[in-house]
Amino acid sequence: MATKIKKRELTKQKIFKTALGLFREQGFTQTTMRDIAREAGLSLGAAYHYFPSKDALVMEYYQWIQNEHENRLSQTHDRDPQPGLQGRVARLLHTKLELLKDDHRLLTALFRNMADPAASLSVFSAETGEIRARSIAQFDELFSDCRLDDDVKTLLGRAAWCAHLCLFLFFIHDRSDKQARTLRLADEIAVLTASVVAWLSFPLARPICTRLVKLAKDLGFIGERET
Amino acid sequence: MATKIKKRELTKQKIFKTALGLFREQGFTQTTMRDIAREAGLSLGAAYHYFPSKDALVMEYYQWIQNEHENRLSQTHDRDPQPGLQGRVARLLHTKLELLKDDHRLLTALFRNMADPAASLSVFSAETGEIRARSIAQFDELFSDCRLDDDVKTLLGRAAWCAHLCLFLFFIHDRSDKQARTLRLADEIAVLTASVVAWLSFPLARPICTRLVKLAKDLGFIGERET
DNA sequence: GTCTATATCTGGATAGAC
DNA sequence: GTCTATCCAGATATAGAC
Repeated sequence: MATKIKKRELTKQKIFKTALGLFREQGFTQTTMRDIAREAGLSLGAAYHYFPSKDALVMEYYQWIQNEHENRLSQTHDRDPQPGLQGRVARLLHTKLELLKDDHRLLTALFRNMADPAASLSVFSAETGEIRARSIAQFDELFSDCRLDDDVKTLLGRAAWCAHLCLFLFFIHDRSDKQARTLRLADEIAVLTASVVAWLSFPLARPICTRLVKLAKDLGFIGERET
Repeated sequence: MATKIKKRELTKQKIFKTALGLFREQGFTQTTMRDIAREAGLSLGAAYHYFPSKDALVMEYYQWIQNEHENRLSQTHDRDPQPGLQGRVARLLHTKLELLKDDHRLLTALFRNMADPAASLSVFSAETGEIRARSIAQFDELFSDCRLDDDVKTLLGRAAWCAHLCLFLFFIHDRSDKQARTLRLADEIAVLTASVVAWLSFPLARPICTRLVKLAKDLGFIGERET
């Protein structure tokens, strides 16, 4: 009976991989569920049996990316345990960019629901809550050893996560050779992050910190709810 | 023959207004072209004759919003010609929020293409270039009398325009009473903008300015191309 | 439980007759 | 310029093979 579970998982993987390939080749909207089913050697019904919607494939992709990124990040972590804040930010962003470098069109499919509060496939939705939490946790960890209030750290984690969304929005539109511009932006974000932390660590910056934390709480940016 | 043009324009307006109403009532995706045609008293084909796609209706909306916002802004301008930078930013954002206050779902339809470089209906597309230029010009005007380099002003205009996109992304997800949170954020953006300009006006901030301008040019953020 | 085959529905978009 | 008929694709449903 272990083989049965295996088989199910195998078929599912097959559909998923086929879909990914087609999405990468010809884009998300251009690829039909019929294409995917045919290419995977299954009937349309079977494809829908495993993935109840086309969006479900993107959801799976989102999940897969997060897993893969966590793995890769921990691998590079072993090589250079403490490169300083700027280096850690750059590493986090670069590993993710490397992972997604051929997936402009898939990211487009993922980001298309960003502004739809009703969409389950949105980086802000309840359904993606667990993935989002893990992603934000990666950013939180960047600031874990900073000498700052917990609230400020939480805010920084969220802010950095948002910045990373913007980075990927930029990436999607970036047509420069080897995404040179996106890499440049990532590096600059790393520098900026380190600078901001340095500034906020000054005693003089206290009032600014409390003001920002207050704002973030009022907006629900940190605290009960996000977005 | 003037009446013919009139009639065409009238029918077009009729479809547009009907569509807007339905989009506001039941959302963009929930509203079908068949709904719109029926409600407007036309056949499906006729509706498509005037608007080649459902997106074209949103494009018309985008255009309409920009026109209306320019009008309203110039009206409030007459009442209080020079309220200072912070006040001007707040006014620009508030008038637009007021204009769009019932249009969460329409904005969702507009923003859904933001991450699709191939979509003509994207705030970054070539097709929306003219509207975008006019919108950015409104932000550029905010900084026209600041004592800063032209490049820095251009950058500030773009940055403020991007911030306003983020504001509207926040707005779309904002479920607080009367969008209190969005208004709070708008005010904070106004304060922040004024602070940033004040800081950048210090002679000490020169290196930062040149660095930021350099970055923006490298990214194509200002100069030949945007995004 | 896994899968095929097929029919059907819905809604965006198009073609062609009038 | 308007309508009907049609296509296409996402999604659902059903009946049955293994």
